[in-house]
Amino acid sequence: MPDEDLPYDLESRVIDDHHQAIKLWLRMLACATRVESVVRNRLRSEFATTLPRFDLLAQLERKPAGLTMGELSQHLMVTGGNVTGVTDQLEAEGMVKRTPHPHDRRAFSVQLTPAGKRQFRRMAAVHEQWMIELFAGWSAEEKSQVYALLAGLKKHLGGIDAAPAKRSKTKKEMT
Amino acid sequence: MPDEDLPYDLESRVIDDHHQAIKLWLRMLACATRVESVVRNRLRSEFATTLPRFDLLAQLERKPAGLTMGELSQHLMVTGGNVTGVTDQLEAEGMVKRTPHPHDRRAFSVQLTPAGKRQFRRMAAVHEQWMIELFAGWSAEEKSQVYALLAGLKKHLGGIDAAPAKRSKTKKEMT
DNA sequence: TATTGTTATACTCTATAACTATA
DNA sequence: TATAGTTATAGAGTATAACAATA
Repeated sequence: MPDEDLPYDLESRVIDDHHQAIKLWLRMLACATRVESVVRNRLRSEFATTLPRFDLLAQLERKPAGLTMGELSQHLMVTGGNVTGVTDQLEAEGMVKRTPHPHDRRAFSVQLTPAGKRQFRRMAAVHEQWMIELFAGWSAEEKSQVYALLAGLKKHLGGIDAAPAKRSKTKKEMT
Repeated sequence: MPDEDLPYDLESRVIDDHHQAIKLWLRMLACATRVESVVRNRLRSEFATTLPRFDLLAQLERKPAGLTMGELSQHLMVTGGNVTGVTDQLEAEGMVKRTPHPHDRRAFSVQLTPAGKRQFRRMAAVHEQWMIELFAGWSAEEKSQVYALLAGLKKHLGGIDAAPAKRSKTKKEMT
């Protein structure tokens, strides 16, 4: 329900004397959550699937040779238990299959089935149209501009620890 | 654990022939999820609280006269049941209080307690430092630039329905 | 012993729907 | 009858930890 309209939104959580960075973040978050929420809703209503499942398929589509559960865990940035669950669902739907790993009998190579590949490509095409629609608020030039700016932010964020930076623990201290 | 490093990340889910909008979205999502995850982790480890609780306090801080549960629900863009739960927690912690609404005996006016106000201000000050740290990848000018660009995107997104736009339902049809 | 993957469990976040008490 | 708030339930999404099989 709070999805249908945005009379108020996350950005309204600004405090009175707000710093530039906070304002920027709240606006960015409002946009990102809105886009993500639209995508989740549409994946559910149009394709009866979820974002994690879609993401896992996208990973496999790029690697026809398949990926192990551990590799999927790394790429998707979630823990192994989750990958098992999502893979179970997709396997039950006939979208992916676990095949024995050639060199390691503990591991699997997870691959798209032909049906899974077809279905993913259908979804990816529609997904791309959604993206075009959602970002139509920006011209091609503006999109490039933000894309370039985000590269810098992303690089910076990569160097930030989830723990506060007060006296940042060095890797050596973390033994 | 996948929080600690980003060797791979959401952006790696790009498909081979990717449109500009998709690339942009994946990069934006990677940044937004990273920032949000850092904030959630730090709120938990530093203040033993969560983002929804922090957001609710932020709403109340701006309205010393208090807000009803329904108003909180609108501002926070979540359903009523959630607001009840979060408010229950904060009330148990002594951060907020429900007082009878002057004109409607069904409703409450939720307000910060003095202790809640002090604690929130402490958290807000630290939160602002986190934002400054996280967005230090951009100069003040770049921040302004993105902030302005996001205004346009946000406005555009406000007009987009969560349901696919194929043949967009008009409000009249939604009777 | 270390690693791959699974299982079991739990917690956060959110939505829906039935319910109550007022209005 | 409609509205404010609560309760109960469900499901997505994620993490942790104990475990089995294999390396």
